[in-house]
Amino acid sequence: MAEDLAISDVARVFGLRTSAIRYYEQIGILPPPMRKNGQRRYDNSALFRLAVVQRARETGFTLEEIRELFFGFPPGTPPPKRWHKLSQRKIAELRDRMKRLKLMETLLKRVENCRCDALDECGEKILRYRSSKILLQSAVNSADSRTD
Amino acid sequence: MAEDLAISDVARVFGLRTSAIRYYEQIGILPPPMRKNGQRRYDNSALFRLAVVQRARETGFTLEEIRELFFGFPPGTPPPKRWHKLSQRKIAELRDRMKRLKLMETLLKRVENCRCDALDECGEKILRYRSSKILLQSAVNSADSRTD
DNA sequence: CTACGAGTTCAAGTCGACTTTAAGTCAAAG
DNA sequence: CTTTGACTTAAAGTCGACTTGAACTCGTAG
Repeated sequence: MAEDLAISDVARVFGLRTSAIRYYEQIGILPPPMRKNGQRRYDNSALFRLAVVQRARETGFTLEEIRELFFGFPPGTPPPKRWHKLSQRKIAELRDRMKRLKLMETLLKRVENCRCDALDECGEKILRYRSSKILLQSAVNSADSRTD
Repeated sequence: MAEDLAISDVARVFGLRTSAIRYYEQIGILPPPMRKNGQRRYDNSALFRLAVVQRARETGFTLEEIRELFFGFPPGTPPPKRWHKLSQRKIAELRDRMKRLKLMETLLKRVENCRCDALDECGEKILRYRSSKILLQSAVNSADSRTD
């Protein structure tokens, strides 16, 4: 059976640069592997851990959150509880981001059918900014009360 | 009517820091305003321009893209054409990002109902990584052909 | 006159996730 | 023995969008 992959093999297998793997070790989300002649050798457990890290990254967790997953709970906290807690937060976050993206898309679609002449006017008209009118008015008022 | 807002007024009105406004000027997306005693004074056209910049930011354009909008086309290119071109790209980008977010959400929802014991096993099981098995196997093979 | 607050400049710092660079080590191949 | 190629380290660089800091100038109030 397989043992002891070199860092370049691990990198190839996971589609990472070797520098990324060393970086993960450096920030503590990968345990320091054993060495042969001073070079890192990775066994299956390390690959397993790395697979989890990578999957978590793809799923939207930051490296900081991944570290939190591993070390941010009282020892003995069951894994599902850990994953659960972080997922809760992350799902809420994703919902927010999706809302924003949808709003952006709506605005962008308006841009597709415009006929304006001036660049700023075009942008203003298309992206129709109700509140900006209010703001501009407040700018105006604020300036009125200035004396120079 | 209103003229000549100081930079702090503009900042307040748009919810920006003064440093951000200077920065926009520095990178060329806001034209240098006139000065009074060496201090910037903004007229309505500047506010208008800033409103457009800010709205474009909210809509997902980067500052680089906003600059492209203003200066990246042959002079005389009609605004709708400019906005249109950038919007096309951006909409495609947004679609991609939404897809990714949806995938993340799906994966995260799986996490919510887990009962695993080991942290890595839990992650692996939940985030069920079909391809990682293939990859691990390839890792194994690659290691088998090593001799140390 | 002095202090104050708000403005000015330019350079450097921040954040996250890495990458790049420089300088050095090591084992196998020629 | 020398070269080659892959590894090692620590430190610095990258990207975008700003922010922060240090040092300076203004006009106004007391």
